[in-house]
Amino acid sequence: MDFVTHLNSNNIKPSLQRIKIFEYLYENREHPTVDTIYSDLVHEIPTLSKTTVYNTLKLFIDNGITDTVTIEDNEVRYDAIMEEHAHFKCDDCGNVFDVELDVSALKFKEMKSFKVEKTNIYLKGKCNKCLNKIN
Amino acid sequence: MDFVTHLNSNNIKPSLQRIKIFEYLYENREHPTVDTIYSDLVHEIPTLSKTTVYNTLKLFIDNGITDTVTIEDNEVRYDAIMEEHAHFKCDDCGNVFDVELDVSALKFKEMKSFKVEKTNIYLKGKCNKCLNKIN
DNA sequence: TCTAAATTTGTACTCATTACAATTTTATAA
DNA sequence: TTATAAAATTGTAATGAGTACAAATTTAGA
Repeated sequence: MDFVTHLNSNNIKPSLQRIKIFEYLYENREHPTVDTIYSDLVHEIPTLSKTTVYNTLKLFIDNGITDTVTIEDNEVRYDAIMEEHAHFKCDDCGNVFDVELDVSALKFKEMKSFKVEKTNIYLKGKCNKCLNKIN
Repeated sequence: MDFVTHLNSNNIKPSLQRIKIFEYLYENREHPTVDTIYSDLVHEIPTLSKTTVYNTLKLFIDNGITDTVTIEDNEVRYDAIMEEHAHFKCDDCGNVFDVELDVSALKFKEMKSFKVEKTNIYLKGKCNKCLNKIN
């Protein structure tokens, strides 16, 4: 994945901050929050401001190269993987995992009254690691 | 639906505030926010405090008679219908509708690594009313 | 090199939610 | 019924994520 090209082809001028933030999202698939992104990247870009992280993520979302993931009320997470997939959050460790799924299999009744443009599926429960952990 | 009995059988002492808030949730199926609940009920219970609405909803959730609905990052909505169903939010009018669905039809790959306890499905798009509206 | 536009940054602000202490209500026992 | 303790409600203050906005910096083009 060439990040500069990817940004350019989505009408986003590839500044250092934008490249680094997108790269971070793409490499760190655990759906980080703004705080995580900021805390990790400020070491690489010491002048980085949290406002820039917010601005940049908003820009990414508006231009369709990032999505928000809101499983929990109180935390917004970000995801650079735009292919259709679901998310699983473990109640125990709090990690969020990607889950492949076949949305077309979803059978809705009365769906004729709506034009669905986007489907978000959030699963919660326990991941294997936490299930096998001795408490 | 006898609200007092329902609260009692879920270990919630049925105070006036609790009865009214649950009744409101059960009758108003548009998944209201805390503000809507408060604004509407304060006319009936003039001493009502917003803190009580928050406390009471938390109590309902902890005792399993209410769920949160978080389609959008910035608004938490509440739902007293605990039967499995999905939610559809219209981008245009902002209304949230219940959608019946058959979750068992969902085919996940690699699901063996997780123990799923809860499935939330959020749809977005345009409702029929907004689609047919002349702009 | 100069100038204008775009981007980044820091600070101040807003607003939903929570913490907490005071008040009020409810339940229990003398 | 009255006294007392426990539970519930309330109001105010505090927290913290996100946004507005203006200043500073960087970039691009003439």
